Amino acid sequence: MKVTINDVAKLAGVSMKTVSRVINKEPSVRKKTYDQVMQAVKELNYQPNIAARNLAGTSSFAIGLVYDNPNAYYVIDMQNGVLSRCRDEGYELVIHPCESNSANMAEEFITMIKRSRLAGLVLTPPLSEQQAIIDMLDELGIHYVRLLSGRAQEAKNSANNCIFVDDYAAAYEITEHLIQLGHKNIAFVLGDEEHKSTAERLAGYRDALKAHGIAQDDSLLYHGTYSFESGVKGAKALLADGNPNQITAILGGNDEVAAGALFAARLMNIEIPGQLSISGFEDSPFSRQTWPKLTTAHQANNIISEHAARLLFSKTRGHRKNDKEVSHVFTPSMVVRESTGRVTQ
Amino acid sequence: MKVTINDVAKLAGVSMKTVSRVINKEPSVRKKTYDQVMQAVKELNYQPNIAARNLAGTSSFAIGLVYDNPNAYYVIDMQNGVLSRCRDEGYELVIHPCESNSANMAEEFITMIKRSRLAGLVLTPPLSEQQAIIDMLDELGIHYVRLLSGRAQEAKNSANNCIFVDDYAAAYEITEHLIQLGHKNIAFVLGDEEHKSTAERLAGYRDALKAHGIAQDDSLLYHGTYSFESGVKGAKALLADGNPNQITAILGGNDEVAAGALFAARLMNIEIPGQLSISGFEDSPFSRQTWPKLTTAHQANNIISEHAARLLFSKTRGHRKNDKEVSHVFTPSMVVRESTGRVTQ
DNA sequence: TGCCAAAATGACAACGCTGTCAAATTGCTT
DNA sequence: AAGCAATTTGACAGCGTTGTCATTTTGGCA
Repeated sequence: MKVTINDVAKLAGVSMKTVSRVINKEPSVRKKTYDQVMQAVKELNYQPNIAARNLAGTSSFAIGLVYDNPNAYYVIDMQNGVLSRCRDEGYELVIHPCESNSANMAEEFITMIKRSRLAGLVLTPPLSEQQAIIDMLDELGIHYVRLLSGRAQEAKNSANNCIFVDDYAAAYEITEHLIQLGHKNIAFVLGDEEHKSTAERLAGYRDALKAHGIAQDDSLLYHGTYSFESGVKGAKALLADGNPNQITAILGGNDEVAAGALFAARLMNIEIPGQLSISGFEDSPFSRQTWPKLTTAHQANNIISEHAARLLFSKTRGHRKNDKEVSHVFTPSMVVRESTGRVTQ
Repeated sequence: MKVTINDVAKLAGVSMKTVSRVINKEPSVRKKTYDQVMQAVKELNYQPNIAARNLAGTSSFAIGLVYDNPNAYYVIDMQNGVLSRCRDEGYELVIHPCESNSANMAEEFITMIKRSRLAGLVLTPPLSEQQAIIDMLDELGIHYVRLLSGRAQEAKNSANNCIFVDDYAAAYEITEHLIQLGHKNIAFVLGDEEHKSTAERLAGYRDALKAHGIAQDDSLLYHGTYSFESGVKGAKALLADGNPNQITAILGGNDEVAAGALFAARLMNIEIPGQLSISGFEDSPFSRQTWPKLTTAHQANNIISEHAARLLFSKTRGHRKNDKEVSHVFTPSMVVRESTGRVTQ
């Protein structure tokens, strides 16, 4: 019933250890031997026992995905991306949702890592951006890959364990798009302050305005969070009657925020995009489930997370050095839909 | 650095095996001994090595969560519920998204189970409803708990490994709510045919109509899927000019569908709830992010899934029989929001 | 052909825990 | 106080793999 490494060894006419070498892709196995073993593996449909590998080896065959994010779409994409690589590599995925500001977070975190003796961690924002966590992991000597908001330049200088999403470029592009549609009073409902993406998107927005000679006005900024509700609140505040600016466009911190802003605009009987253009970020399903559909910046989270997992695995044993996986920058690309239009005077 | 069961044993002045008994809550340990051991465990902050336990024991310390569901909110809730129990029990959670109709699904499925030697499985719809899968698991002697759409009566007759959600009752209640608001031509955009929830919700709807002496009309049914897009399509079809019925209310198969229907109504310049009432199911965040917010039936998926995990663990070793966990029926409760209103003639 | 370093393979002891079964201890009962 | 069953504890052998180190085989070169 249960096929062990010994059965394979016997059938292939080699020692247990040689089979181990083959399945772990270690060097120093003759081609002929390799084939024999693989043949036997297939014949017996051998599945290495994860528990035994974990116990005997120096690190386990599992990685962790750590997140503190209320956005279900985001989390699922992350999971699926990482999971697909895990399957290919024969690793397990341990998901670890947590609350980054809870008192015993660090403690739970460590417990989890130690218990599972994880081979590595994929960290998503905002945890990937907390220096305390990074320091802790470094100290413990734990492999990890960070998903971060950042630009190409940063990537070059960074340690080789980061995956960047260039939110700056995305914001720049979207802002420019709005400017080219004739918008001048472009408001921005920002996401959580502690997310680096918020600062990056704001910077992109500002630089685009500057590049086109449009003066900045901080009263056009609303400091909120990455939530639908915040989008509603932000838009209401910005569009309130008393506001002296003639806002003709709103950037939402992400699609949820943008959807919220759109919602608020509708409550105020404002036509989209006739009277007001709205744009989001991320191209989550949200952006396709509003009416009109949102202009946004496409960000393939499943691919990004898969890449992160790939990078993490490249730091693990059993991987040739010629798999030269390095830090990488993903740049979201703008998707123009129906929520943005030419400004009408 | 690494604390093993031997360290604890030494400190507590007992044998390794006794420590094992304590941490596994096995009977036959004197109170005094138990306390000594627990004291040592705390003192050393001992974390049992999962891999070793898995290897030595008869089953592993991990359970699987199997799903084939595009609804991110649903999946996340399920995960979190199961995960919270896993943490309490010291188990790991292996998530297993899959495509129920893919050719090699069963194969992958088995591979996963065997590799991880899972202690059990939590199955969500629609997989939990596929007899072929149930048979396979029974044959392999694998523990599992099913999440199903069903009613109290069914629960009594069922094997003791099912958690039911009474979609029938929910649909009945919502339909009655609409009837009481004066609606007579109530349309229904149904979800995927292969989901039992679809049949259950339809039955509840039908029985409510019957109970109130309202004739049924199959032209008021739209057979779709559990997606936003389907809701859009369905509502468009139902509300098309050519339709002779004066539909005043639409039931969405779930909140996504309802949101889609709402979207479609908006495109057709139909006022909600003035001209048309719309209701969903599940009370997902969706239902709070439309305008107006959706009337729906609250279904606490995280609690439901936690209960499922609890039931599964009760079938696992190390659990007293007096933890009398049995099949359970959850009945969603209606949440009236702004998308349903009195019919205006 | 013979020699030697390099490459390939194997023997065997961990890894940290649980299951089995035997031994020691307890607490009744007489 | 002795005897006995029930309870509690412990010794020890795996579980299926990998890491270490010893051994064998290979292939190149004199």
